[in-house]
Amino acid sequence: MIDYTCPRRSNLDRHMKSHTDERPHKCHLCGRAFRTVTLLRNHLNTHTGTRPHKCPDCDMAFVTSGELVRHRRYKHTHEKPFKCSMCDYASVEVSKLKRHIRSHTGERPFQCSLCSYASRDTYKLKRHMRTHSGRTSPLTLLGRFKRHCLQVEKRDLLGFVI
DNA sequence: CCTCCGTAGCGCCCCCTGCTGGG
DNA sequence: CCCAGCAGGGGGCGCTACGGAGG
Repeated sequence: MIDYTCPRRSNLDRHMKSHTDERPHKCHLCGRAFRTVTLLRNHLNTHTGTRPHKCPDCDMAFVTSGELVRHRRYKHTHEKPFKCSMCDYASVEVSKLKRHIRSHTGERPFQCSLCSYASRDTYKLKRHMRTHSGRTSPLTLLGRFKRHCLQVEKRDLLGFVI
């Protein structure tokens, strides 16, 4: 149990609601319900495609201000606030740093239910599961084809030089 | 009280790369 | 030797949840 304190009664009232299942703000398009009108508005924007937060440096736009800040760090400011204490790696998002740290610790929290394989991140496990279903995704195949073309190109180029 | 903003967190997907085993 | 399959490391975005604080 984490103690929550705040300077305002109104914020405490709001916080107390987070302990209930109360979600009075319902989306009329999909039926999903939210605690606050702001969350509902953001959600509705994902239905309508409304993206109020425009990037000043490119054509991208986002539903929330936080997404815009993150985008600008990735693409424009290159600010990486989360530094690895064991190497020079730094990242825009703390979740990426956590994923990176697992490559130092060797931790593999995501266990395959069908074999002994365990992954350091959720998506790698999901990708691995395709090997059990016998399905290779079209995107993987596209990647293979691109690499194949590059290999052929490189080979032809070397052949030409030699 | 309403609302905006910043932050945290989980998820999804992609790219590039190295390794490996079979043809 | 070549190539396809697979896993590792990392970049980027989608979306929800929550708390601080200004109006």
